[in-house]
Amino acid sequence: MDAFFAYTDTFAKLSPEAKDALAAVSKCRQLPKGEILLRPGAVCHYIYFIEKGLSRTYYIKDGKDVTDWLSAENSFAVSIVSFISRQPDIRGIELLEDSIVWAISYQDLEKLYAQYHEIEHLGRMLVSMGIVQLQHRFDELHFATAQQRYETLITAHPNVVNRVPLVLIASYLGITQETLSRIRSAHSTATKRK
Amino acid sequence: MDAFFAYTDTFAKLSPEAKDALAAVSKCRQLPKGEILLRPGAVCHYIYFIEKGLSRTYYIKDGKDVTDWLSAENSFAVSIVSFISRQPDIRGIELLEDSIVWAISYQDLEKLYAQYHEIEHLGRMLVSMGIVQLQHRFDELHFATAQQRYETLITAHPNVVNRVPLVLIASYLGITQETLSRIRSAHSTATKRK
DNA sequence: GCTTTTTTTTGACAATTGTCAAAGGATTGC
DNA sequence: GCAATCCTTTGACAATTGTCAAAAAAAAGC
Repeated sequence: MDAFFAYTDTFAKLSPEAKDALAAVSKCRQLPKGEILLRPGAVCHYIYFIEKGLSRTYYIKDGKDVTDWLSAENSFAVSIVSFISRQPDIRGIELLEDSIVWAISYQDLEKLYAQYHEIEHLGRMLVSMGIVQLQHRFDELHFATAQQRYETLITAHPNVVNRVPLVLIASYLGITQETLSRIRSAHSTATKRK
Repeated sequence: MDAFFAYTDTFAKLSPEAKDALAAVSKCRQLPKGEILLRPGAVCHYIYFIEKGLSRTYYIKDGKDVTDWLSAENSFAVSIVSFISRQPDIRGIELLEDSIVWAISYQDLEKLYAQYHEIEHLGRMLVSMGIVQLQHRFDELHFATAQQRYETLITAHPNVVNRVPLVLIASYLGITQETLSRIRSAHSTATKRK
């Protein structure tokens, strides 16, 4: 759990007791690429902290695979709407690389929230970080061209882009793989020219 | 504060003491249409609960006015990224109707969060609701056509659509007012035909 | 190393949406 | 009631992005 607490310490430090309580309900799992963390259509009962590796949250819309979110090291993978609302959701989660993840169940987390004010505080901070991230992602989609979105992404997360097939990046950006391919070729000639 | 607590009670009931503490830091303001609740470029120090009326959160992107969010009765108006991160943001908030709002400052809220576990719980629930709403809005933008987005909106919030100039609805949906106008005329002939 | 599969690129064309300009309508303020 | 302002619609055309089909390139499996 070192990586987990190193991360959470940056915005909410916990007492040793609270850390112990959290550690006690966290299960570490080492899983291969391709593993399904959440089946599409199911209720999301776990939140996963990615210590090593990479996952994607996705869903099928009109027969097409849409990548909704990518989670690399030191971030969380969860179907957030399902996890919060306790309702099934079309979103699924799968691993794109061999990974080491920490899983915490909704029920265990709720118990800890009720029991430890400081863990509830951590939870509030985590959701708050989440909403800030989602808002940034939303803003990009709202009124930026496909090219602007791609450039923002490679600037902000170059490592993730290079670890993931472009088809997934395309749907993450809300465009087709063909359009992304064209943006990239235009972009690379523009870069070379300099 | 009756409307406020009637709303929050639906997902987090507070003790009388906690309600009193919250009420003590909440300021009620009756303000006219056009009033600026938050200046663009400033840090958002207040979260507003709309008891009556309507507000919009907006920003200027490439010289164009973009409506980011609409808040009607029994919902919150806030520049969420700025409020959480304590950084200035391009977003501003203005009233679209004469309104009655309750304002709570960030500092007061933080104090109450630290003081009352149950208010921190309420805060976590509020952000959680917020992230669910934002995710739904995001999903629509991600892979739906302009027409699908418009139809979802009039189905989900017909009252808001009718109270707001279409220019604002258009940018809320991520399209131009001309496109929205065309969608509407196509839509109304389609509806009449039935 | 070679085959198979997956991923990425390219081409031709279609659909959607945006841009610019102008004209109607509706509302507001006096 | 009328002028001024704001809001909405319409038209012509351009730009962006999507769709379908196929080829090229890269990666994976044996």
